[in-house]
Amino acid sequence: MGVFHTGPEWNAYSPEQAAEKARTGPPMTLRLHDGGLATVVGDARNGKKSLDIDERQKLYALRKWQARSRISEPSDGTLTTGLSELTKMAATLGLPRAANDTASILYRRAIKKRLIRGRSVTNMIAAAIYMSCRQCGVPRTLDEIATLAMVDKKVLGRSFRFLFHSLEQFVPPSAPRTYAAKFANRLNLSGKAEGMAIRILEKAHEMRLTSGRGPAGIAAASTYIATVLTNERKTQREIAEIANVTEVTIRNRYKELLQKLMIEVPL
DNA sequence: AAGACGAAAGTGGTTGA
DNA sequence: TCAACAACTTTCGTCTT
Repeated sequence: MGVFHTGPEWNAYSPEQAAEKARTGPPMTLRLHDGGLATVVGDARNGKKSLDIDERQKLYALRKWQARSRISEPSDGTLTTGLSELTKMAATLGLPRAANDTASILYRRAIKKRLIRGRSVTNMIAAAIYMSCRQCGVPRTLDEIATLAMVDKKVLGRSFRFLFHSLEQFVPPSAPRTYAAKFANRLNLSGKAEGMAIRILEKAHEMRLTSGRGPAGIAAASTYIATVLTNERKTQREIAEIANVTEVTIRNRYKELLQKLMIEVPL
């Protein structure tokens, strides 16, 4: 089965990294509400030292007309403020460009379909961002986004599901391996340990051990196993903290994985 | 003393009659 | 609309290192 990798070729596991890795600068197309398509009419001095009054007035009128036309349709105002709020939110979440752009597209489509009527703009934006993260394989949980965007988790979940159903959009469930990579990074594990955690996850996936389980829990468990096997031991508590699951959950997944995958751990 | 283990009861969300 | 259900949490007592 082909899974499209629509995300960036790099991953950001923290806001700082995203800032480092993101290639910024023009063209900013999707983030400007008119896609940067509008021709900007310069001011009246434009090259020449002076223009006669007639030309000046023509240019002035043109500029005025154009300024108005850029924010013309009634829905366009919410689009503009929405997109700038979206970009702000994406920045505090440390999202890579691709995720930001994808979220913009989703938000635009939501507006076109009149889905934001009577709903909280902030919430719909957060939902679009969450959706885009899953689409781009960026490891951000619903909780993380809810916390950082300062919206209620329950409402965000509802908004997301609403978007998910309304825009008929293919959104893969978030893959545990992206979380494993994130955890390994935050725990300063070696590449060897990280690779091992990911291999464990792939094995687990083959054996259908992952469906129905929270991705973060499984990823945390395989990360824990990897630290034991490579002698880079971290406590369950440390990992639990980073993964935002409890030690008990790690233990439960860990027990299953050891048993089903027949991994031997040193005593 | 700190970490790992696991039983038992509780929480919030999904599902299906 | 409600009850059953699964995943996960909280709490806490007991082993292990």
